[in-house]
Amino acid sequence: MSNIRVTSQQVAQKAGVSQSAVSRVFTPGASASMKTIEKVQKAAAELGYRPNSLARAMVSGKSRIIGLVVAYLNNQFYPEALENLSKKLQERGYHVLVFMASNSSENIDTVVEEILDYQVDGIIAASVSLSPELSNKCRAAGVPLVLFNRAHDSPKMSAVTSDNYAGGQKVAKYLISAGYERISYIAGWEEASTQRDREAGFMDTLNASGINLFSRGFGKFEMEESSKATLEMFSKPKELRPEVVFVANDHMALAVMDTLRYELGLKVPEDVSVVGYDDVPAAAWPSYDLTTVRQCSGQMVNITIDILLEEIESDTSQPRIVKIDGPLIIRGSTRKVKGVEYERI
Amino acid sequence: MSNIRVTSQQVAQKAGVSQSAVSRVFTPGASASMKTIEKVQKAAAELGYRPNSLARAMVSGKSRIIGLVVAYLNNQFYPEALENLSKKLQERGYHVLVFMASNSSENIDTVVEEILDYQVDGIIAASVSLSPELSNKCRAAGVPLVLFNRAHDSPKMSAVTSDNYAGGQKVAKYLISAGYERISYIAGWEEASTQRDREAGFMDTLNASGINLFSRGFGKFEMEESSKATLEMFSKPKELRPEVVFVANDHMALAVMDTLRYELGLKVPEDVSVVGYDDVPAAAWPSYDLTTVRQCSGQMVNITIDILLEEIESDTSQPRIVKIDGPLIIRGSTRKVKGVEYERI
DNA sequence: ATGAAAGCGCTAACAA
DNA sequence: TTGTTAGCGCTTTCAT
Repeated sequence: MSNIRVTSQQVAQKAGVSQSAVSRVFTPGASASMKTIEKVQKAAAELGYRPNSLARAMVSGKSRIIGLVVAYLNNQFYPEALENLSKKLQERGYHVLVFMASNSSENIDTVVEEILDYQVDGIIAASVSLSPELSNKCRAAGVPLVLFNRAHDSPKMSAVTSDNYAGGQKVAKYLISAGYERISYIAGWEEASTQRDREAGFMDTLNASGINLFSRGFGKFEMEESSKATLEMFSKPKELRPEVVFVANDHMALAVMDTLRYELGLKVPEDVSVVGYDDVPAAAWPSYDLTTVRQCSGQMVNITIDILLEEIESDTSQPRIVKIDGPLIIRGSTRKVKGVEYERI
Repeated sequence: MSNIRVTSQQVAQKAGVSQSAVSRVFTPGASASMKTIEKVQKAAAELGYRPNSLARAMVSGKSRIIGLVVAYLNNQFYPEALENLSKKLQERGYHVLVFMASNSSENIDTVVEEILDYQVDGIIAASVSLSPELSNKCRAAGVPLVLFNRAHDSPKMSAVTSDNYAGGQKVAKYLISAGYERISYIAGWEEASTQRDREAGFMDTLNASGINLFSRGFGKFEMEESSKATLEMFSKPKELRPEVVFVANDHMALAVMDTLRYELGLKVPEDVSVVGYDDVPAAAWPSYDLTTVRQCSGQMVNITIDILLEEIESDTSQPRIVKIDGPLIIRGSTRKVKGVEYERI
């Protein structure tokens, strides 16, 4: 029966071969005769031997561990991405070491240092912004880094996002063509590139049509804050309230809808319309039926992994900035428009 | 400036001390003179040195990595737990290596083997059942294992759950005292201990009061399935429909409510009441306002970590089975009952 | 308190 | 194809 921590040495002894022969049998791409392979596999099976990943990592310099930094797991977008990320990396022989980070920069600093200590082969930073120094540190350590769902200025670092600017534009165009007039916006955390880009696309398109934003609230990507922002935005006579609110992400938009309906007694979309961003699972739940811009999470994850593994496995690859287009999903939280055709799914 | 992968050797050289001196400075509980400490720290800072966790793990036999096996990240209960687990382990100097598992046993087998390969110090299995052989394997490897949110028969393995049986009882008592008569149940995945225990507590209490279950549906812990089960359960004349449905977890209960309201046009709680289990964040959202039994996620996580780290750090600790009591949270998805006092929060 | 030396379990270069 | 050997970067005796 298997004992605690069987080593290749013990297998070698039992199989009557050298320790390196055992190593070869378990190393993909190494060569050994059929006879050796059989002997070793038999001995290994009897002993319950499996190679020690850490020892392998030490000598090969490849840990097959990917460090994942993530901040908000309460926003449904992230668990879904994490699940996907982890599954797909597993399929490719990697595993995910998770690091929860707040968005305070000192915290992130610590966290990235810790990640590096584990000799990870690569890092995925989801929904957190890294300072240039930090990303330099990763590069200095030879550890590729991909930003997931956050863009940045430097072209030295790979990043995968949805096309947030275009997404914001789509929402604006739709609202304009649907004939909305009093159009408001509830912002996410102001430092986030997603927040900025969505708003920029939205505003630019609005302004190009000569429309001014009716009002703007601060949601900070949190439900509580968005709820407050909503109350404030609607604590006015009817004609001073917006007809439609574009909310920087679905997570907040759900809270906005609940606040409108259950605290303000308004009907969506009859009294006021709501648009979100992300297309998280809950956006499709009948209670919300939220019009939103889809971030193709699966696709974003695939590309993130492709970029990261390419950077890990080849040394000549350049950083890539990828923006993935996502469709506007029109659902019941906004008015129907006749004669206008939008992307639908 | 920092270079790629600085070693203790290089620091030693720069500081003019031996490599072991450097090691001592970075090893908690080792001793060195003030002078050495200063020299080493200075050199280390200049070089940007940090100890290699993997090398440390190899020689010390402690990786400070905890393997986490998890299956359903779409059920809001788990992301919350994962976030907590990860944060708190980080605070105690551990990190989480994530393994996504389907509930197919072959998959779990593979996954646990892989975990063991990483020389993890301990394993937390969340929402997955491990075969006795598998848990034996972990014990043989000297790796402590704690089941999170799953119970089991063997007393050789630690497990932390809410008191699901008592929770089921609470729901039954409440429904009885509220005067409900046609009481139905929608089950989760039948193999899961949570499903079984909740139902057992519920049924035992119902039966003790001479009440028979009105009907039973199969939700498998999935929204889609629960929705189907609901349609089936209500595809009957009014008097053959239940007055209240107890659903084995909130995740399904949300889908049940949506189906009742938006596919069947029924009002909750006027036409039919719904009770869930877990108290996930969405249960408290005004759209659902779901009566449910709270699983104190934070507390469950704390205890899980305590048990696991104790088993890791002391060799004499015994497996512990902990059931944490959770209150019934009465919200708007069920009728109000006068004169009956329940735990509330 | 400190340095030298022995490994942790493995892969890879080198001989044979 | 195989065994021998030299490390990967570190902690931990063991002398001094």
